[in-house]
Amino acid sequence: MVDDAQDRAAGRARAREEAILDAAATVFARHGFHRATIAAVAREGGVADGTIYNYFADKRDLLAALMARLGDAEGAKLELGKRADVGFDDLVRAYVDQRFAIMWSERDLLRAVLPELLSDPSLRRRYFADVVAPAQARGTAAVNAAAAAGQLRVEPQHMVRVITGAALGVIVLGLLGDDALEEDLAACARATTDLVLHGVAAR
Amino acid sequence: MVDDAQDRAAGRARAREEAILDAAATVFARHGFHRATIAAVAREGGVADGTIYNYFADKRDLLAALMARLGDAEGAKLELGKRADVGFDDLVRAYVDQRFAIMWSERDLLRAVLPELLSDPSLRRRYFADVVAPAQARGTAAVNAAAAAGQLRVEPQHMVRVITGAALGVIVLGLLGDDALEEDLAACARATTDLVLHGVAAR
Amino acid sequence: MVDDAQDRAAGRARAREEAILDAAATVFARHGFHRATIAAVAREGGVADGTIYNYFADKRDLLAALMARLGDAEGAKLELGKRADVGFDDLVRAYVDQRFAIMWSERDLLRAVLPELLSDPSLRRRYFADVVAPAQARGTAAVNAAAAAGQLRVEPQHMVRVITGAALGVIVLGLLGDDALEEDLAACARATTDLVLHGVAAR
Amino acid sequence: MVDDAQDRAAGRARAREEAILDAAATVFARHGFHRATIAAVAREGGVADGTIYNYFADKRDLLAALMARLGDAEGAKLELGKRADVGFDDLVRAYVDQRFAIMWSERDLLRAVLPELLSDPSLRRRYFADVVAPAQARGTAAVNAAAAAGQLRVEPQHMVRVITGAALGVIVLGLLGDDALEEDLAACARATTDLVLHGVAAR
DNA sequence: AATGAATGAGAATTCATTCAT
DNA sequence: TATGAATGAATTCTCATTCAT
Repeated sequence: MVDDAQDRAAGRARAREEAILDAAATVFARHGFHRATIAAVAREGGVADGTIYNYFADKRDLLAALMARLGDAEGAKLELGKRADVGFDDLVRAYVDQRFAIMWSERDLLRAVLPELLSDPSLRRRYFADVVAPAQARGTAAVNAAAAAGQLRVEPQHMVRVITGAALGVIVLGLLGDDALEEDLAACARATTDLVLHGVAAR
Repeated sequence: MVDDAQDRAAGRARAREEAILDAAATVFARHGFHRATIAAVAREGGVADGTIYNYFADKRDLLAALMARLGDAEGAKLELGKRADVGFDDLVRAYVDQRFAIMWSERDLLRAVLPELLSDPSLRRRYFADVVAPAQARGTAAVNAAAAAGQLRVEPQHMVRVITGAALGVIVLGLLGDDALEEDLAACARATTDLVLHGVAAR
Repeated sequence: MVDDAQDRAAGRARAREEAILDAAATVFARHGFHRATIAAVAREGGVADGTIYNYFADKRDLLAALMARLGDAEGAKLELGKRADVGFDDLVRAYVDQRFAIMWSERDLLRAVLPELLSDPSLRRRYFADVVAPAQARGTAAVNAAAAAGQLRVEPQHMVRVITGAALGVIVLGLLGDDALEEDLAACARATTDLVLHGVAAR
Repeated sequence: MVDDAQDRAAGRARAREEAILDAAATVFARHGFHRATIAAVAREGGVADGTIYNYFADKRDLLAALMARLGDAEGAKLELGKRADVGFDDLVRAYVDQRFAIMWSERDLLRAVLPELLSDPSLRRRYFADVVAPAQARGTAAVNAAAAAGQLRVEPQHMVRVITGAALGVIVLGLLGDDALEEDLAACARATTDLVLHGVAAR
């Protein structure tokens, strides 16, 4: 019974934490991290200003938690690497599609987090070490495994960098106002995959 | 004589404006736009706080001026479209190389400007309309012209988007902490060009 | 119990608002609105600078609140119009006495508010419409009622204007440094009433 | 010849000083002393900011000079006291008319100066000692002289205070937004004189 | 004597964070 | 634990004044 009560309390607490994070994502995305105020996050989340500090150390910690969320969301892409029976093309296609889907669905979060990642060195280092580097390592491994047979035109590391970069860059163009993403995300993803797989050269 | 004095004064003014902009680029890049203070820019630029307001309306105007600078710098890439004798491959190669060179050389500026571009809608619209859209239009025209003969796998617009995005994305990875850019920019550019031209498919 | 707590909180809030207003009246009167700083008001009121902004939108709002206070204080003069049995002389005498008493007791407030009223058009229009015009209208009505029988030398509107003006003007002389007001306010009021009632003509 | 040149230079200097003062009166009246900037005065007067400091010690000195101007303008009222053949009524009538005419014609100046007079103690003391007190003394003397024969209902000093105050007060009502002054100044002056001379009592 | 750019002290205002209830 | 008022450090921007030209 005591445990029950504790569980319920813990559950409520987790729900509240999520609510605050949702609110933070919304508000940060709306106005940018710095223009967003704790008061606005509190209002959006239906809690008092002070309550936020029961769950997060400070404003930056709120951002770090969002970053972690983004990292978790991206971690899902890993799945595909495990299936050994897919060809290289399928691998790339699946990877790019997933990147597009995830990043675009989380674009508000991305819009909130990316600017701080670019301008805060310590946050950047942490994010790169925790999220980007492992992802690239996994990608490199997958490329090595899948393409072991054939000969690659470029080093696996560069290849992963460019594929990742292409997806990221097209998404950033979307964040910058390129309406094509909004209008037909799938077409953009397909175009990216096509280029990545076969290049621009005329048929 | 009066003209002389005026010329000298105007020259001094222009030099000072440049000095302030340089300082702003440095300081904004170091700490991010919001964490950077006018006092820090003034110190860096060797002027008094108030002097900055003789040249720029407010802190945001300083950012807009930096944005314009970046736009001017990118305008230079246009050059290549004029030579009719180059093949499609050469065109792409030159374009990507230039993008890499320019964006990376201006990476401090980019690090200062991009975050605000992502989080300030009005700034974003202006930048997209003034810089990105025209560049993509020029790119599309160039692609159309150069590749009129052959058949393209993807629509020119998408092609330009992905090429532009790939370059931008790899640079952003660099801004996020990918040391490979720092270590060998040319190799990164070459890898990007290779992928863009021929795809990842094994030889 | 909850209500109790809320009541206490509301009471504390009202008390604090009053304290801030008192402090503002003191400080504004001492140095004038513009020379007065929010920091000085805060110090005088025993609160932090930021606290003032929990109660008032900005410095000007503080002034507007003082203006409203002054208007409320003056509203009290209305009392006399209600007694139908007083003669015209009694009415004027009571009116002038009240004006003197109120304005002089609130002279710090007046000294704080009047200058801004003179130099800020929007504040002026608001104050004239909210306080002065209604007061003059009530006065005109009272004059019309009380003096319906006899014939008036001057139009009621002008009469009210001059009576009001005379009281205001003598008070302003006091604000400008005329020590007579300080020394014997009642005598000044009496002299004003005498003149207003019977004129200067020798007996 | 040297003297000639010096004279011309001195004349030009005096003209410039006047131009600056005119500009200051205009600008101070428009926005109030504190909101007015030296830059605005300079622009209005067609001179450079720095030039103003060749003629006036600082911003406050500009105000003091305007105050002196106002004092000079009021000094003209003195004239009437010298004619021995006028009756008491004529004296009062002429005095009030002159006060009205002068103060209303200089109302912009008054609007600029009065607020500072009310809120700056040192300026206030100086103005009261230099302008108001002498004027009241002259008034008292004139009353004594003119009314020596008859018996006065009120002390001469109070009488002067109330007459002066009535004129000032009605003008201040005008500054506060009472349109009657704007519409028919003469009628307001007449009403004031009537009241001051004969009181409000019905005929 | 005139200019107007540079100066920097000063003030209003914001907002992350704390803490008494 | 939740609350939200109080806090005061930090920052932007203004503008009177100075001074080299």
